[in-house]
Amino acid sequence: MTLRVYNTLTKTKEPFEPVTPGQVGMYLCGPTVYKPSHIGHMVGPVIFDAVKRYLVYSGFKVTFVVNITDVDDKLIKESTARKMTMAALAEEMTGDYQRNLEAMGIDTIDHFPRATQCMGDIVGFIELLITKGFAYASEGDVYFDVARDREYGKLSNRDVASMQGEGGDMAERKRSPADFALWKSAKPGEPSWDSPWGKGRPGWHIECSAMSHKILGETFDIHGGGLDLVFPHHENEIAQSECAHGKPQAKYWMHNGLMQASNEVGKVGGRNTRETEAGDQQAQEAGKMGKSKGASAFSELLQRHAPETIRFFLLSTHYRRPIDFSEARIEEVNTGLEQFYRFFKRYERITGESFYSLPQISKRAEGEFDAGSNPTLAQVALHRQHYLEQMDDDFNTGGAVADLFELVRTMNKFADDEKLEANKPSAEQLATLKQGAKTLRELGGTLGLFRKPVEKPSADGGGNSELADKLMGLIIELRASARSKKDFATADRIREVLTSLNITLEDRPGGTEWTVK
RNA sequence: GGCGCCGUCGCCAAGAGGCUAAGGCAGCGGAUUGCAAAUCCGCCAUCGUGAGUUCGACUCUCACCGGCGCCUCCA
Repeated sequence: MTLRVYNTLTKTKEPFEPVTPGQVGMYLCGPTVYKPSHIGHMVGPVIFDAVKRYLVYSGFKVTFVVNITDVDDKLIKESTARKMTMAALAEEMTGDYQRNLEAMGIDTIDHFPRATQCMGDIVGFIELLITKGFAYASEGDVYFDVARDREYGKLSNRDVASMQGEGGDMAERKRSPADFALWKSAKPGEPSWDSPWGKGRPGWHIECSAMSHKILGETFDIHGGGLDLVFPHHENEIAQSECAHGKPQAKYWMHNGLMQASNEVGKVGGRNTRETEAGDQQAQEAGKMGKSKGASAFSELLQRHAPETIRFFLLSTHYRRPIDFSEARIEEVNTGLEQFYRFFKRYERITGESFYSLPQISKRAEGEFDAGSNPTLAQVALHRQHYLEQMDDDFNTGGAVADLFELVRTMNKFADDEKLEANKPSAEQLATLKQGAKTLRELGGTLGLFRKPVEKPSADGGGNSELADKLMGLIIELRASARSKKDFATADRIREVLTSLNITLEDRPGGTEWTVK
């Protein structure tokens, strides 16, 4: 089995072979930190977090870089509007972004370079491009000379001649409308850095070329980002980096699909429409998600849904597909997820040990096991193998998740058939159950799932849980005594009232369990 | 106008030139249960439309219809 990856550059799936055997350098375009993150900002990090986990699991040593773009026209505009410095705004929003990543359990990122902390590298990079004749200074600005790059357009399959380019007030300083800014001269009052061309700031794309080069070198393995970045951002990055170094910037370009508002056009957090006919402009806008509504802060979303649910939601479809965002969908996915949690509890009831105390297998080879003539384990092995095949095929997380469900079903059936909850399980039965659970933990781990118990985001949780435990213990005791006297009217009355309070009772061989919905 | 993506069960969503077209949610029937809940078993699609290529297509080609993205610093 070999890992295959879809490469936007070649538009095909290719066998994955890193530049340096065994080592992988991976760069993901991070956010421009001018507003709080919304769900769309988490798509890439969650996906590439899973990609890294799977690569590590497959035996690679991975360096994962996510940049922070903390200097940009949008930052200037927003900080001016909020009457604060650009640096303070960037600091605030970077904090928000990183808190969200942390909440989502994304702890695989090794470097978070910030554009403002790499100014020397950026300026040096631009100088190199000028020296090599690929860029020119013009009235304090510096532009990339697109005409000099014969390969320009290869990623997005574009023809330079037909390019419209940026218009606006920079037009007359450029040789060609398709040229893009590497350095922008500062207007009075704007934040700026010194450079050979005067005070100014970097253009949009150069920081990624400079920072990826600084940390990962001239040619690294995976460059990721949202599909919307293919043009112009990644096209321009390729132009800058490859003209500067004379070699490929990245071997594989991976692009994830964008989050879209369900039922509506437009994507979360995106700008509104391009110009359309005046006539249907109205209609179009009406169908679009209100920017504010759909793109609500991610931190708010976290108050309604567990991070693992959001992760599962994002990974339950193939990464290159667009995802329709809707909270109803997230809820639906959560219903499916709960099947796993119920199994974890069941596992604990039977073995007396937490599912989460099982060893977390982090290498593929270590997860292999001999099923012998055990039919349940044979099933487990089969699903494990199928899961890995799915993941090997361009990280098909959507297809892989199906095997996770199959795994749970297999183990539930085993527990049912062998009546593990009613009788004392034998050592052999326990071993089988553990192997199944271990495999589930192993495979889920490659997606960053099932790593630790979920904490429910419910508003009323936490606080008086000790009191609740004691009260429920008493109630369940009273109901049990009623049941033992065949007083089902009382027993059912208790359960009905609890149900109306969103508390579910489950009578099991070992006693009654309660859960809050 | 240019470049590209998508249209699979009620909803979401894998997939693939011939093998039973995964899985989740919802629904129906059954086992289990004092009754439930949970779990298990079973049922539930011929793949937007039309034409072509082929021994054979849902999977390839073309056209059409429908939805979407980028071409203006949005992950």
